[in-house]
Amino acid sequence: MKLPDAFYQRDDVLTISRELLGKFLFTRVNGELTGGMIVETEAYRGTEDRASHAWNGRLTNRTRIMYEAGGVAYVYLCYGIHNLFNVVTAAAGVPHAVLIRAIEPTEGIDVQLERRKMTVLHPRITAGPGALSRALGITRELNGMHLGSDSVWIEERGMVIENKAIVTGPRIGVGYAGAHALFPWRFSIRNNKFVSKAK
DNA sequence: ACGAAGATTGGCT
DNA sequence: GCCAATCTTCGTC
Repeated sequence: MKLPDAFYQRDDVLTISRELLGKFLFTRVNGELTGGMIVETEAYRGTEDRASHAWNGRLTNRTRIMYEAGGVAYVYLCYGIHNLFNVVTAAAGVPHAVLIRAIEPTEGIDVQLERRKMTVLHPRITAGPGALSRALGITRELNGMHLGSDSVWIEERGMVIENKAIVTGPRIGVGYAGAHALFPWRFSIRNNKFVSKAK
């Protein structure tokens, strides 16, 4: 079943980031159903986090969506090429968010292969935030969409991820954040082949 | 109005 | 391992 808004609207984005592991992300784009199990996430803790787009209370046209009540999508363009998908969390006015960095495909794998221009299934297909967005057809058109909508949603399917099966470590690609880059706010499922590799 | 930098990826050496 | 691709965003002039 789809996660209720109450799941997203809690204040502890680290807990939410951890609990999103083992949940299932789906999209229906152009009538094609695709999705998979979330295996890697990163928490971005609003105004107090130098790595966050909302650091120091930054409120711009792009980050506006982060200040909405939890349970909507924040999709933005990175490096002019990649659409990165985030889950907005916490109460309205608190711009916390979780970046979904990797999934293990389960639904519509043929469509995902086609979108990624691949012929055989390889972890590269959805290992990394830009890659998974491409596989699931996620673009900025989904920005602001409610996560219970018919276009994009997250489901609980009874998957249990033990604490000892979770790896934590520093977030990827946020060197500009100084000391905050070292916070262990990246979460992934131990030994899962679809977790992205840090460069 | 201008320009630097970016929550990345894939191809080439 | 290195580097180009590609274009929006945001700080500064």
